[in-house]
Amino acid sequence: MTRWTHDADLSTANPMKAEATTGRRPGGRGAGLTREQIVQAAITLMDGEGVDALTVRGLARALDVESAALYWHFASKDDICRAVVEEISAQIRVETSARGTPRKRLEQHLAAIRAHWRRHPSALELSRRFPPSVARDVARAGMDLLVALGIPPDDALDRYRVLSWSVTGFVIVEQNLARSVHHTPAGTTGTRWVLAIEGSEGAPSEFDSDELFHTTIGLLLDGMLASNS
Amino acid sequence: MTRWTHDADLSTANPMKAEATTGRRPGGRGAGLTREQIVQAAITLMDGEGVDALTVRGLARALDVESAALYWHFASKDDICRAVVEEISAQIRVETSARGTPRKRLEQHLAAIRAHWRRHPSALELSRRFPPSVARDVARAGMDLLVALGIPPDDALDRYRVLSWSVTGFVIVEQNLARSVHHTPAGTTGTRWVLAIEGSEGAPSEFDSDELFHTTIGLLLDGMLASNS
DNA sequence: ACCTGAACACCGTTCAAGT
DNA sequence: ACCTGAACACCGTTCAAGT
Repeated sequence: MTRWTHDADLSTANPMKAEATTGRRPGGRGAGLTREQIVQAAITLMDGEGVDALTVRGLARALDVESAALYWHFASKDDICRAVVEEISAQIRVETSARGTPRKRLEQHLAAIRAHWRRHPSALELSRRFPPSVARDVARAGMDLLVALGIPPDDALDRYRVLSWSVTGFVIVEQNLARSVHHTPAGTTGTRWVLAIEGSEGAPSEFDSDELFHTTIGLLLDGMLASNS
Repeated sequence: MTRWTHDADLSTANPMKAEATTGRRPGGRGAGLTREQIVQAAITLMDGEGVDALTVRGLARALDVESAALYWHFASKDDICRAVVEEISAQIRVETSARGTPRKRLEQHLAAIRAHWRRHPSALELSRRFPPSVARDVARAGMDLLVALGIPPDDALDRYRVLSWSVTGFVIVEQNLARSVHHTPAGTTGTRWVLAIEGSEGAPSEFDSDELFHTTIGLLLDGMLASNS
């Protein structure tokens, strides 16, 4: 509802030197808040109680300050959310083992990205409203693997974009499953689902999202290699 | 925050016979609201002013009733949203021309699904929290095309699931682009984007989401045909 | 410079009371 | 059966005032 311009308001916030200027110890009341503390508290709150629990008032309570205090460090709640998503997405690590075929390593690379977002479902939810910037080193690593696979370097960026979008989209759809009235979880892995059929005919179909992910990526890579030869 | 059980509360709402019992004309004050009217008003409000404008109070104002009145017809705002998404997703039409190769027709089928959600961005946004049921006839048509393409009937469901997830995920990621600080629209088609690069090196990369969609689907189908031969 | 206290304009939801 | 009026417990945000 209230619209604010990104850059302008950000510059009003002074991030770093709270502790140096106030000289109060962190953690207590009047503790010299920092942006980092606020983001960290937001993540803990969000991971613990879900994204709906991430309110300005609740966050302030967790930090033992008044809610208005947060507005000195951040321009708005949206600004906080953006920082949270940026922080989580910066934590993506895709160290793939140097051994194995390029294809296997690329599959691991993409699986690692999916796994990261599955570990942070609340951040994934926030990422819809506040899309993060792609970590550059992650993209670089993925493109290198594509080249190692035999993709012409000029096509690598385009191909990686396809893969990246597919993974992101997949994880989002996968997360939505938990909210779906038509899907119910099955088994203990957290990846098996049964799809309720409303009509009378046909058995309820069951599937595993792990397998679905694997075949999706497999088909894309097969397609890339087929059209490349 | 308030959790309610789906089936139980739905049954308390009496959908149809408002007009018959009250005998008042629709449209004016005390107009014998129906669920359909409420859903329709919600869609118009949402399409016109965005999903954030879809509030219980605003919806009531548009219908010229008090907000509490809506709670006789629906159990909660979530319940309204679910009905809205269900309605929009039921409107998907994928009449593909009978002419053309199976592959071309399948591509049109999937493109039609993407186009439908692009026409209803607010509903797409809602669909994340309230995933709709897949229209059965749409899935049937798609699977038939896969069989016509040469996919064994036993694999058709699984393959179509891959395609369906990919399209849904793609459209969601595509929609997020508009909110991204790192992407800015280019051109007049609404599908061209330039990706801002924060470092100094490298030219800003540009791409067209139409093309990206086409190659993604193309690669998946190539992969299916390659692994099938 | 950094934070409090109090206010403002909103939310979704409930419920007695009307007709 | 269907809707109003008023209340309740929340939101995000602003701003003078404190230190």
